[in-house]
Amino acid sequence: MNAIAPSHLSARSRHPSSSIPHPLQRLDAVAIISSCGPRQELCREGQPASTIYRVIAGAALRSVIRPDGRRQVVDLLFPGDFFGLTAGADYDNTVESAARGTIVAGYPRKRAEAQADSDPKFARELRQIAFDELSRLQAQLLILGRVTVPEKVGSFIVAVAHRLSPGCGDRVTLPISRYDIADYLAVSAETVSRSLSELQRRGVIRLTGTRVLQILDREALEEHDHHDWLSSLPSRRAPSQLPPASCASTPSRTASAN
Amino acid sequence: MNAIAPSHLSARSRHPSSSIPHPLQRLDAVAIISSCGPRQELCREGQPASTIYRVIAGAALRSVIRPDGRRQVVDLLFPGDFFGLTAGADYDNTVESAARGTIVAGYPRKRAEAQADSDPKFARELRQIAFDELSRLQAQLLILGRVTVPEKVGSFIVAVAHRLSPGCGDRVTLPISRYDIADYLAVSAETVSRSLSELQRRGVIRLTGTRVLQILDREALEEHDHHDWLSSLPSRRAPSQLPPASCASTPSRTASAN
DNA sequence: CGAGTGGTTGAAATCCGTCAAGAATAGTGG
DNA sequence: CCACTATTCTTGACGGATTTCAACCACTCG
Repeated sequence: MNAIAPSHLSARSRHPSSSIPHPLQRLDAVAIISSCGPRQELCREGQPASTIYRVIAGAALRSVIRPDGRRQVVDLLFPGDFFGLTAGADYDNTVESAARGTIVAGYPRKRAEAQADSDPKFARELRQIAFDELSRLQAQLLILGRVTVPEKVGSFIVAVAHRLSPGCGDRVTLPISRYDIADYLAVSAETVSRSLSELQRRGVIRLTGTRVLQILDREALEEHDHHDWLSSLPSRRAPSQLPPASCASTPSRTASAN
Repeated sequence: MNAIAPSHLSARSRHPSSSIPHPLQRLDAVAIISSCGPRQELCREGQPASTIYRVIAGAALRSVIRPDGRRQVVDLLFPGDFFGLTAGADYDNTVESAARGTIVAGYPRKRAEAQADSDPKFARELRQIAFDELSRLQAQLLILGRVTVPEKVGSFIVAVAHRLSPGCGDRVTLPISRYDIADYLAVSAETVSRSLSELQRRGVIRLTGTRVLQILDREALEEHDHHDWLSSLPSRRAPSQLPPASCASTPSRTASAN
């Protein structure tokens, strides 16, 4: 049952640790707080998913290993993010801590699901956790969809800044290594490094430390790659306007595929 | 309320259309079936998300338009897939039909959420819909994470084959155009075309029609890109074995970040 | 039959991954 | 506290892959 109980984790306690509100707060009393080292496995693919985790401090990576040995980071988990909530009985991916001083809280899944069945509000909170994950995955899809690597790195920086210090501040501290960033962006670590240097050379960011940087031109980071796109001509790639009003209110042909 | 009621859709009826079981079946009685033309907008980003949709036939694309005019397809929707279930009050993305003869069912969101609050089983089904979408998004992340375009196209073909005709069959009918595939894989349409040709030249697939192909070597499609990866040496990129047992059962240092 | 969409293929420039070496940082032990 | 070492990070050079621009076919629809 508790087969995957994090026997390899430690510093367990039952102190609710954080006082900020969060979806599974009602279960804080039974939460298990674990503090873990730099590159520690928090849950492994294929093992029974008996625990839902929430990151309290630090950062964690959800990743898969490809048959060719390449690692792909599927989700980047910061304080407040949940992981381990799956549809099936087992974990889909491996999650490992990416930073020192990473702390997670573990909630018993059975308890959560039982609570959801009796408490509609709690059920909505559980749904919210899934929505949050959808949001993160979609954000990453948009990053991976960018064309050049400097663009990817730029969007990544903006995303991290937004998630770590919402709204305020130009200063960003990257919580993971270049290699982790590379596996997250599906590019090589060297190119990540080069892109950071190039962004600095362009005056878009300023590297004040290996993992600390300052955003100088947020506009340029988020958007274009210094291409001028004054050409707003609706290329066939961007059918912003779909077939205008032609078939808008008229009955579209009843599918020929019926 | 029904502000986004698909006035531009048509052929509405209240016949439950399909008899196969699905999560929102309990609401089939109030479902609105719509049949739509080739490139018709089903819901638009920013509009109030008052309807949850299910694809009955055909295919649909959930996409965003980048500031540079490029379109990115975020989700590919086949029969059985739901869309429009959001966390917030408005739709996050635009969804358009990608094939002729696409049919969708619309379920009132308010009804669904109300039902979920009073029926735990229904709440689980709603959660399942979110999990399914998570599953699709993650699958796409893995495709986008592949290195070469032939690999991306190969995984795409396998994924489509798996979703359209589970298990059986070598024959696949691509339900969307090359341009849609390109925007889904975040590559140029020309390269998609070239990759298909190359895969055929390699004897991995056989194009029997512009959108119909036959899988000849499923193994090669899913896996490597004819690179020999007999080198199973655990490069630093693939820490399959994390710090072995060193800190496995011993208390990891209590985070210095406390 | 002509127009338009969708699809394929070619050639050139660019971008990125790989290999390789060097620099900086952090962690360890004395 | 310092030196030592391993890791992480940066930069260079080269070859291959992809994008872009362009032209050319196939098919469908009116």
